[in-house]
Amino acid sequence: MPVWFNPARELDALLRKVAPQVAGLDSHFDPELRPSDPRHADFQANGVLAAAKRAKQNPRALATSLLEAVRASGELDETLIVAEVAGPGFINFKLTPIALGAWLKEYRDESKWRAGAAKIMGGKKVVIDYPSPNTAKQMHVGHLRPIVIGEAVARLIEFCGAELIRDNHIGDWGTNFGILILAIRRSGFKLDAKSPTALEDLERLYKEGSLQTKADPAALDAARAELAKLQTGDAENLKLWEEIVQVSNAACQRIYDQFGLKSDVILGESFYRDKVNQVYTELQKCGLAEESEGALVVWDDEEPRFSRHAETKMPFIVRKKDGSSNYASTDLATLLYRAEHFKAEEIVYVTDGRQQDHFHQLFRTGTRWFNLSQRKLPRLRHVWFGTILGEDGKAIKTKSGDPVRLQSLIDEATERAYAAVTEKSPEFPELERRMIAQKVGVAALRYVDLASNRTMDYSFSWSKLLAFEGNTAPYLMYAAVRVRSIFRKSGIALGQGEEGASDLETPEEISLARKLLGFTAALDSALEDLRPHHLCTYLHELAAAYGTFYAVNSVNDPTLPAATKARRLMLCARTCSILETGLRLLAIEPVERM
RNA sequence: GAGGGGGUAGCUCAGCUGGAUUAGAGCAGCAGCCUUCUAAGCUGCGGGUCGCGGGUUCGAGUCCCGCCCUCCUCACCA
Repeated sequence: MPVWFNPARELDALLRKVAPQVAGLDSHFDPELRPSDPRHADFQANGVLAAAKRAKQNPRALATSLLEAVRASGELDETLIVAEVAGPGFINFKLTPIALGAWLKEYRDESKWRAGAAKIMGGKKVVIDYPSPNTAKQMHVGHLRPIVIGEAVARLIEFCGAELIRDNHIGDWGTNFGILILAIRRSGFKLDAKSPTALEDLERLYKEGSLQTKADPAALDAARAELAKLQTGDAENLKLWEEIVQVSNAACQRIYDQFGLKSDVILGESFYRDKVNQVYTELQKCGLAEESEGALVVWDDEEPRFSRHAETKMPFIVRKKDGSSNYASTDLATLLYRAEHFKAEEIVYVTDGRQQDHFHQLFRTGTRWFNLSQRKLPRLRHVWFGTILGEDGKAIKTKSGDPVRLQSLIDEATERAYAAVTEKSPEFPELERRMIAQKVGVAALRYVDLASNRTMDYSFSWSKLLAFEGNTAPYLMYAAVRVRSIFRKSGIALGQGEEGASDLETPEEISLARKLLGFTAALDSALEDLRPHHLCTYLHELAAAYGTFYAVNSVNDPTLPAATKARRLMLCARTCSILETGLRLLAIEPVERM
């Protein structure tokens, strides 16, 4: 019997296969196979309870018959998987230590897991849109989430075998630029892209301009007019715009470098400036778009909220009344470009949750447009995330005063990590301590953001983002480092020394092995809704199981029988590989020692 | 008003398509554990009427209905 990569899937198939042979069950029987509380079993089938009710049979008796049919099929090797009827009518399946050991021997490295996961996306062409910042000012904590979540989601998709294009769709063609240009005009400021303070200058000017437009509707109109001029090709505004974009992009790039973020293409809104006209004409030709109060809008009468009859009108405005484009225009043009130029079969947008209405409208309009023009629509997914709140419970960007800059956050994290590594390992060379600190610091920030469900809001807090203990990135990295240390001490390479490993014995060995087998399930759930926190939860549990094992089961004890040492080395090697693979999927770079 | 988040331990959060007489982590608190593989760690203790009220059924934090609280969005910002 081959070693099942995914025992739950195989058991599910087996139960479905034999079900028709049992009186009261048929080919539609769903075993409802679930992972179990480890105190009971590894997996359990709950489906008999529902089936027994439908067939008006005693659930325990039915479960017993089903189990007998499974045994009669001869396809369940009970030296590997022990099955029994339990409770009101569950069927429990427990992997024996022999089975756990066999799995660990068979599925030993990343290439095996990757091969298994690759079937999920199977070479599908996917475009992912992140982090797509839209302001010409310094990045602050509010910019953390699209970077961190976007990168993790991208890596998960890639791991599953997609052909992925990372597109940084920067917001460089909107009213924020009108505001900036106006502010620069009014202040008479001479922008110099090469000046070291260029970014700070822009930031200050934007803030001034923004205050003005909020206080004075006329100023907002003036800003819009500057944008309209820019969009119609005004040479002066275009020159100014180029300089602003240059300064802004350079600043963003410095942050991206520290987060290890690389885009395949950077096609911002401005890239589509000559592609929006096609959107206007096509939408009108299809009869989707019409004039309303001077703007070009799309009504969606199928959806009450976006219907022309809605109480609160919420049309999808694709062209403003002054003729300028907005994000609806450029997003539609972008959708078309990604479908035609990149042949995208799926597009993933990673943005703030406050844009959900926009994406609903975009997706619905896009669907109608593509249908009417006989185009094939890619699968569209909006991976949205909650807001980082300030201490006042309000979104960080609306907070009065300056939000914490992303760079100061990185610096502080790195500094604290440096202090920690210097305290714990003063013997490491200075340079190495600096490198470790950089990795650990950024990892800690990332992990906090990834560890909770992305749809949740959370409040900014230095102590939370810079924690190095408990369920944090340093804890996971530390677990991997302790494994590596064992191999270093015993002078063998990771993955070596496993020959002649005996069957798992101690409770700590067994529960660690069970956790290791849970990796694929964790990947599945993280991928399903593109929620990286499932992977974080799993990695933390794995590291904790290793911690328990590590404290009680020594590996390099010279009195240990060779076969025992071999099996423990195997557990260590698998733990290290899965931890490091998992961390890399979160874009956290593991270290050798810390 | 419409749509969408959220309400689970003092705090921050898990809890996947309902499942097993004790609802889980981490932090904070208390008590232990380093002459032996990195103590950024391990072990133990205390701590919860899962917002409220009904309902569905063998079984509900999870599903349905009603209500309360809170955050976000709602015509030319992105």
